[in-house]
Amino acid sequence: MPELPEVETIVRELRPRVSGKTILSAGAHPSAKFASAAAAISAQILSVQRRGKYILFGLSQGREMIVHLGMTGRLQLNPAESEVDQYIRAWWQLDDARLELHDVRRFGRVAVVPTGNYTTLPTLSALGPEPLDPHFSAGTLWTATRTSRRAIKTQLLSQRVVAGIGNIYADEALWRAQIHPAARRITKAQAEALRNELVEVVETAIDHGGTTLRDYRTLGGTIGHNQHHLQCYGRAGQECLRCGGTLKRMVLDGRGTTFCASCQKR
DNA sequence: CGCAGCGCCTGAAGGC
DNA sequence: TGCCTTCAGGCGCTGC
Repeated sequence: MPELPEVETIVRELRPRVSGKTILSAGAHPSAKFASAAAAISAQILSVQRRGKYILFGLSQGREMIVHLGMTGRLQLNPAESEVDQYIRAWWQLDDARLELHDVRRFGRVAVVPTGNYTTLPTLSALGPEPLDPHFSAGTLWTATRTSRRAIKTQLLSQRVVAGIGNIYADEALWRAQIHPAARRITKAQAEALRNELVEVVETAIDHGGTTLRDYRTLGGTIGHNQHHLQCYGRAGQECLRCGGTLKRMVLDGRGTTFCASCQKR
């Protein structure tokens, strides 16, 4: 599932390949989640940015195209004449290539909006700070979490406290910070540790080109390598690399969650 | 306004 | 072998 590091990896590859190109034609799956891809026809791509897990294409004519990859989405650039496979949910014809959104489970989404107008994308409009932004401090994290009584992991996944964190990196950061995923309040010291570990986990994953468990691929179709560096996610039943206990699995607010009951105390 | 609950999707994996 | 069930989960929407 593409989270911030995976989306960042894709955007870094995508930016030099499509910036300045004009969208000559486009098409999409009839679902409302993808149909607006065609609204980008005739626009020039001026910029490619990332916010959280959202890819933002700055377009000419005062428009902006937002692409979210959902669970199984991939962006790929193929030769203009190549065959379109059944899982391509949206495509944009550039002068020399075709940009495609491949998304088996259709959890992804495409929206074309007036630049900066995110009223139809509530999560994006309420998105928290980027973890790698200097403004994301222990203080802002503590302030953002202290008023809510939801589980800390649920708050991380909400995208409002910090942007771009999904199930993998939430489990990793909480394990590293030794905070129980179901904790309903954290101390200032824990907020400090959590901020530092979120930054560490995200930076490390970007360095490794993202985590490929099944679906994630870079723009060029290669896999990431961060799956070899995960210390908690997906390791339930195996030994805790810190205390030697056994990592446990629980379902927290509907999400599979791996943690160490011995060294992640509430 | 916050948030719990639900629906969206389909391939893979496990049970019988 | 093949059918059926369960599971994975980010986000938008609805309603309290």
